[in-house]
Amino acid sequence: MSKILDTSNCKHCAYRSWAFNKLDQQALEKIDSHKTEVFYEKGEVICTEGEEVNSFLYLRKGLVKLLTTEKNEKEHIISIGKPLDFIGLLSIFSNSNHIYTITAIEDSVVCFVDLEVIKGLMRQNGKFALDFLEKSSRVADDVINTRISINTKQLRGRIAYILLFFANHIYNTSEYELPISRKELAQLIDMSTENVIRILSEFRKDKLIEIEGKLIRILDGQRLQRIYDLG
Amino acid sequence: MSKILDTSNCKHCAYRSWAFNKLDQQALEKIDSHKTEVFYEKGEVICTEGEEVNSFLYLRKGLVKLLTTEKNEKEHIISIGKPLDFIGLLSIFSNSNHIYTITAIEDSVVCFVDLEVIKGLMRQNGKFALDFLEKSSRVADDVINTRISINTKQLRGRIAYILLFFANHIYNTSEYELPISRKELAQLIDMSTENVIRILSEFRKDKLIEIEGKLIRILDGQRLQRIYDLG
DNA sequence: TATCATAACTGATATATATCATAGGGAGCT
DNA sequence: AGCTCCCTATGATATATATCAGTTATGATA
Repeated sequence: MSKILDTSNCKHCAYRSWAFNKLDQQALEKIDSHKTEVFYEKGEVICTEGEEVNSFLYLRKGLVKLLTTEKNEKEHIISIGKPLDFIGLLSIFSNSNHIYTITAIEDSVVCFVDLEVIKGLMRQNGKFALDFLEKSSRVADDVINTRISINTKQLRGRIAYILLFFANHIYNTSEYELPISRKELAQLIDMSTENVIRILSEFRKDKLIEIEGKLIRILDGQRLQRIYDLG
Repeated sequence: MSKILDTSNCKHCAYRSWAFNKLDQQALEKIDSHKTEVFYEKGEVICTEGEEVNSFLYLRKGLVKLLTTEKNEKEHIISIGKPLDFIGLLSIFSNSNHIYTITAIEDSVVCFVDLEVIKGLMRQNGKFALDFLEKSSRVADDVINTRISINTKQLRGRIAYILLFFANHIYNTSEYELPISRKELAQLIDMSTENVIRILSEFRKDKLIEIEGKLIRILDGQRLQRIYDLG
């Protein structure tokens, strides 16, 4: 079950020195007094598509997925959020309701800061606002570029991409526990579950990776990269 | 050929009252004195992938395409920019070099404002910065959502989407001149040129549209919408 | 006007990918 | 223990889409 955490340790939060480095002591204290830190177990929903947005939220620990449900009922995973990511993406500034559902795919800690407080600080402090704009732009660009490069590649290239993504951007190691099922992988890189499984098996037979359930061990990252590059 | 225009008519620019409505007279004059307005003929390149970013740019008249060239040499169109769009997208804030090439697909007028001037105004004026963040967030969201919904649909749905896109979002009429070739349509909605042509022909045979070269006349928008919705 | 290049188009075929069918394995539940 | 559900897995088949080949328009240029 999710539970609200004691927030007395905010002063040493890495996020603070990253995203809030343009704020003075007084502003930081204001944020501290308008925030809540919540622990979520793997699988729990953090916020739901359609819900009113009233917090700015960032991930302190764990891993989350952003997903959307199209009219045709199929779930699509937009992106994976990692610690220090501003997981609501930009939509919380343009939209009064969440356009994505966010779910913990590992035990996670999320900070909720009152959105009006953040906006108020931005209005007062243009440097903070600009700094935030620059940082969040990078996130938005990443999502766009990732979508394009996934969709212009065929299945082997997509699987190569996602394996390297977890190795290089999430876990920083060539051996890791996949945080999501094969079905979710499929939703993330736009392919059928069966083909995700099939191509993982091919890669195993080709000695590119080893698989033990959710455990992935990358044996030949360079060749994987080449498969991705070639499409 | 492109040519620099006289900019004496800035005071009545629609963009100004849209994007710059949080700025005072002095700030507006500063922008005026650091901007250049340039006319581009259809087909001319406005900025190139890799080039250094030193301007904030918005479209006053015409229509442009944003494209990127993947490693595999294929061009992909990211989005179509229309008047009042902030055509550099967010990347100009996160990246010191352009990540897209922008080309006029109709005779166009583009305003270049010194980016440092804009950033300076944002630092001074948090309300302006936040307002801009909210507006540009919407653009980024649109691009992301469009990419996802295109890629989760099959060919007929994609063609239906793009036909309705030009009708509803660009020209606001059910009869219009397509500003791009079939090949460019294909690059925009991720399919082969032949299939773009084929499905346009199917739609013509099905009495959904009429086609005369680049002229499109939508006969049954509701049915097109249904084709899009169903995928 | 003739010529060339490129775009639009169509049919036939190959390929990529999804879907269907089936089965074993593991987790949670009674 | 047995049951049920979902995940993983694999093969066979159907379908969607791209590619290849060839034809007809269209527009630019000399």
